[in-house]
Amino acid sequence: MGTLILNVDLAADVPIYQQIRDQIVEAIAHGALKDGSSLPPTRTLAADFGINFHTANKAYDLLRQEGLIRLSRGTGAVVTAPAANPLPADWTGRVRTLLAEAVARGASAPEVLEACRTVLDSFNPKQQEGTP
Amino acid sequence: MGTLILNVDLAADVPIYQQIRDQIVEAIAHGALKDGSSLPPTRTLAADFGINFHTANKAYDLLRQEGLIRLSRGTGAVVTAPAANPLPADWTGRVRTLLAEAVARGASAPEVLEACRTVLDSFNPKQQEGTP
Amino acid sequence: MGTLILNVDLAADVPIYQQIRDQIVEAIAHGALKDGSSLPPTRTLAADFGINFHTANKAYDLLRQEGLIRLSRGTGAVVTAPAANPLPADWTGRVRTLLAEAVARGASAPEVLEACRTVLDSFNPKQQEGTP
Amino acid sequence: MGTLILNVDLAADVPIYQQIRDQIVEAIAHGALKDGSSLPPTRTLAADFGINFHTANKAYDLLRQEGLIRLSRGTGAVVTAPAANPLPADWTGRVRTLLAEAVARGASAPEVLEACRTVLDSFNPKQQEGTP
DNA sequence: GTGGTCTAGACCACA
DNA sequence: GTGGTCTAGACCACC
Repeated sequence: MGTLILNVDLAADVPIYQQIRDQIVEAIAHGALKDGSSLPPTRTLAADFGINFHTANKAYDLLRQEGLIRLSRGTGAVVTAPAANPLPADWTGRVRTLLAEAVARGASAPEVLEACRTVLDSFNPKQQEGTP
Repeated sequence: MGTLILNVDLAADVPIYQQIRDQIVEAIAHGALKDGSSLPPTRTLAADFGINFHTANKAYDLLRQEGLIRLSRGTGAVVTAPAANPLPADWTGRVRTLLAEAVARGASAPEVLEACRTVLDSFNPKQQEGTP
Repeated sequence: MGTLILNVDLAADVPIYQQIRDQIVEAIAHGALKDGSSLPPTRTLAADFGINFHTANKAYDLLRQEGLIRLSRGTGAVVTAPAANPLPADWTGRVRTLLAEAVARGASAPEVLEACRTVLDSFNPKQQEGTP
Repeated sequence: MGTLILNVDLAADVPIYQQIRDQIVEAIAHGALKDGSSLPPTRTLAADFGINFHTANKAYDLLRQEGLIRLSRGTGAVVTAPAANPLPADWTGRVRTLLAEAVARGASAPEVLEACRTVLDSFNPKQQEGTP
């Protein structure tokens, strides 16, 4: 528990560094990675997945550019507080494109909204507080 | 009314063929393009935007692969019924990644959900304020 | 005239990609590179200076992140309009550190200011308009 | 009054030893540290900020190489006279790069010069409004 | 033909 | 021991 679980698919059409970036973002959203959490060293991560360390490096650099992690030579990669970061300008546009795809295929608005709600709920770190 | 308005930004970092595909998808979701609507010939479209014919072609081919349009030599590109197309397998995953990005940056779940709702509402073609 | 002149020192302690970035920034400030100007292809530039194309690539990527150039796969690197880009937040801090170094070494404030003025004048693209 | 105030940000992307060096340089420019002023022992400084002793050491060594302080075993680190130090050869070049960055982003020359003037004024320790 | 991605391995800077 | 830089060469995506 608390260990970072990544799943890299080398055959996928989405770049490996993007997959790593995406999953770390999800881990932060999920609460599995909190402010101050350390990420595995790039070379360790690369070795674990049988990829080149430059690829892992690029994923970390992307996250650094987005302000989600902080990189220092001696201390490694550390998650930074998720609070002060505003949404990027094109975020709504990307959401629009993605949701349009569902609607264009015949999904109803409530249906799509429900899917979004389910995804968001899955990020909620509070696991059923009412189970006595 | 009903004319397709595309807006291609050659300076954007998203590929041109993707921009065309995205906007056609949004037009379908919006109702501006309905089942049976004709799309402009690729050569016309390419000429209009000063882009390569192959680029326009690629956008249409993408849409054909997604099952959203039908291409035939004589009749050109025609939008197909949106009801028959199931969501692609990775759609939820892409939504998950996109919403995670917002949450990781500190947005609250209701806030994100509201953004989705606004986007979905903007697709609704029926502004049926007076249908009792 | 109008050709981009770069000067790369492989023995310097400042990274090569930074040298390239700096000189392109100066060329833009100078007016030698204007909005819409094309930059040499990364591989060509790399070959010209006997460096690896990845190093040239990194310089271009830096400039892209700063919003000073635009990269597209087919069309190469193009300078973007210098107008809408706000100064980065830490710019004043960097100026402060640099000017403090001069003052700490005994330079007077007017002396330092004059040096700045000289540098800024050298960027001025208007070359002595009074030579008939 | 006269006590040296340092502000080390371990999260910043600029190296810690550089931050220390920069702030001491600014303190000298400011007049907070004068010729003959003693600097805190590196071990004290390291302990105060919870940083490695070698890191503090490196900052002092940098300043010694620049001729701004003098190190001796018994007396510790002492600021040396600011009048005797010429500007380093690359100083103008660094100013040029930094000011070019502002101009390339659309700032006007007077605007940039004014920023420099403001910074230089902030170094002026004599607010001698009443010395006739 | 352009930039982008990935791999492989060396050496350096920082803590 | 961490991340950063540079090199070298392969293959892919876009126009």
